[in-house]
Amino acid sequence: MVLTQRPNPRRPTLQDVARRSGVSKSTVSRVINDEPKVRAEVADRVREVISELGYVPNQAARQLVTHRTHAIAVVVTEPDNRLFLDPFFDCLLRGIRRELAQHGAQAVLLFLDEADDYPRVADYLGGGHVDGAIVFSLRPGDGLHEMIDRIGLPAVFGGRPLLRDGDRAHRHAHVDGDNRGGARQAVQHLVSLGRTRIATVTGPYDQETSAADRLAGYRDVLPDAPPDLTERADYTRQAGADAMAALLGRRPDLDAAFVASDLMASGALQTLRAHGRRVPEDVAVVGFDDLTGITESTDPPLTTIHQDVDGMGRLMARLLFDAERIKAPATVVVPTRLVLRGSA
Amino acid sequence: MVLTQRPNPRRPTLQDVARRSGVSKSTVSRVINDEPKVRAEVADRVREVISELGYVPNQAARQLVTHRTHAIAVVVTEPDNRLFLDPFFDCLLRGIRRELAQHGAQAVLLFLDEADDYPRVADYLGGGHVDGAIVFSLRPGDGLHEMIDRIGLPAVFGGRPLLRDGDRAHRHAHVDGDNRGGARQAVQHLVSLGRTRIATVTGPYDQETSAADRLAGYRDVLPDAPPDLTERADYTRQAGADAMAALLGRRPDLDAAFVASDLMASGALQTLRAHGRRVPEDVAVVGFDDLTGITESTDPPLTTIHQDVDGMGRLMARLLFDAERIKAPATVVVPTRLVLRGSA
DNA sequence: TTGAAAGCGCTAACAA
DNA sequence: TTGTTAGCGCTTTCAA
Repeated sequence: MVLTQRPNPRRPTLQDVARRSGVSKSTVSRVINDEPKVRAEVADRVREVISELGYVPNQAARQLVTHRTHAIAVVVTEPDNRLFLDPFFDCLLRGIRRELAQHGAQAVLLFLDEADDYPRVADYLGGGHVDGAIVFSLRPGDGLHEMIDRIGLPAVFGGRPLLRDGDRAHRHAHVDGDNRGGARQAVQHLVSLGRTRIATVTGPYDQETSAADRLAGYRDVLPDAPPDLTERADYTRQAGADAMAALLGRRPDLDAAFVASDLMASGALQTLRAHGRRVPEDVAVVGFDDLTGITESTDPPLTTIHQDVDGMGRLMARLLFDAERIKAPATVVVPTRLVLRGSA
Repeated sequence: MVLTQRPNPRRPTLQDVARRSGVSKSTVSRVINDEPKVRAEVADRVREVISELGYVPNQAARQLVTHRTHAIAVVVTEPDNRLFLDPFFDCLLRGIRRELAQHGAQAVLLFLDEADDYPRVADYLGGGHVDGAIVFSLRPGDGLHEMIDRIGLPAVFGGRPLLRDGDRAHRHAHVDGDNRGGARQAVQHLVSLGRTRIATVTGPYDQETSAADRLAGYRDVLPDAPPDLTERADYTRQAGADAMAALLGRRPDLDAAFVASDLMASGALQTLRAHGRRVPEDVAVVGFDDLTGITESTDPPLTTIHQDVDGMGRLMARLLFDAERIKAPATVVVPTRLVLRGSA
């Protein structure tokens, strides 16, 4: 790797600052690190020289002795180009960044998409570039858990760990929304409305724990629901519309639906309207996520399950720092609440 | 900054590997760096020990002597929570990441939003955490140009530099789409269709160079266009719809419009329809950006100006590496082309 | 309050 | 082909 533009070949060092201000390296170091025991005049003089010379401490040298970088990696995968278009993630990341900033740590985002990203990202994380990592969307068996274990990097994971035989994911802290509990709230609400033929449109429950958990919540409340009231989709709007069409085809008598994401719910509402069903009179609908920009603009506005996404982000960051926190790594489940709008 | 989870206190070092495999540190170093002059058996033995011990090289130590991190920062601002929802940026970033990966470099994304992010990001960039930077959305006078200059960090900037008095932005490499040329293509196409009352909906030309340049392109072709055929908007869909309504109010006779972004154009098309105008028969419309997902789904499909966004991303990354490249920093303008669909 | 000296873990001459 | 040695630029005892 040869850069076209050469970095500044000779940057001033601590030594340079020391010489120029007539003190020792130690004293300059103390000034830089705001240590108290330096005479004010000396400190001022040193600071003067620092800005004269445009001195910036070499972090590599510093790291070598302190073992601290003040940087935290946020590792994400961006399947199907979707991540960047996902307001959920946008909000989560914002929460993380703000919390990290409060701790004086720089968030650096790394992408883990293609197969050859793995070794590079692993090298990066293992190489001491960061003090810790917040990791999303691990694929089971991708070895990142193990790798992070081995190098002893402090880490917090997003989402319920999808365990496979032999995985030891539970050794790390995990943060997840209460998908199961939220789904229960949604379905219980529909039950309380007197609905008796409650369908569900699920996410890809064989791939994502959130989808599996939301389905589990539905089944918690309705253990005896007939299978033809369940239709699988993939969290997209179009799939939600199609799934609702399939349900209506099989069960024209359905009178409610728990649709496992707002995006799918907006598709489902459209299908219901196209089929002449009134919402909520004929069919009551509850979504999941409470995404601003979707829930208000559907017709009728979508009743849904709210998650404190920003709070989840902050929590993940805090778990990396907060010394009061869990001794043993644990899974933290962030509560949800039902938000009533027009659709149920 | 105190981490809850302590990093592994004692990680194996080069020395450990050397001792255990009965060779010197130099030999281990050579094996790690794939230098040729090591006997095969020795190298194998060393590699064995490395994986036994789970040794990972300490990058700080390495950096300290090589002055290389194999990481490149991508610095962005995310105004109004919008960036993550922008397919344009998504594509650009993907191009950058892929090109960097080919050079064995890790892309790390940094956010520069709130005021207190500046010093932290500056410290990060100046601290030698990265070998170079790709920087977007600088605010004029934010001092980042100067700072990057001072620390001598190789950098490539996105977008045409918005110069203020005393700025020396032109000392750095810039990459930008051909906004002005693309706008000319759009307007010339409308002229060639025989349209004579060609309006334009602009972006926020007082804030963004892309918007200013697209307006300039319109004026290049129509230097005598009356001012009431120009309406300013802010690149959002709603603003595009409103702007078109304003134009129709002032100039019900307009027979064409160059709308400076696809998103605004989709809003404008809606307004035109609401006002009973047929597109393209009554009013021909050309957009800008060629965003998949918008241009095909409008009614009619949108004729627009295409930019090779992925290519721009790759180019920016390449400029950081390619030794054949410009001696003097320069602004590179990436060409656009007209894509004919139904609206003009 | 300040300075001298050792050492963090690695690479890169230079010798062998 | 391998080992020895001298730093890279900083923090951190320990003495003064």
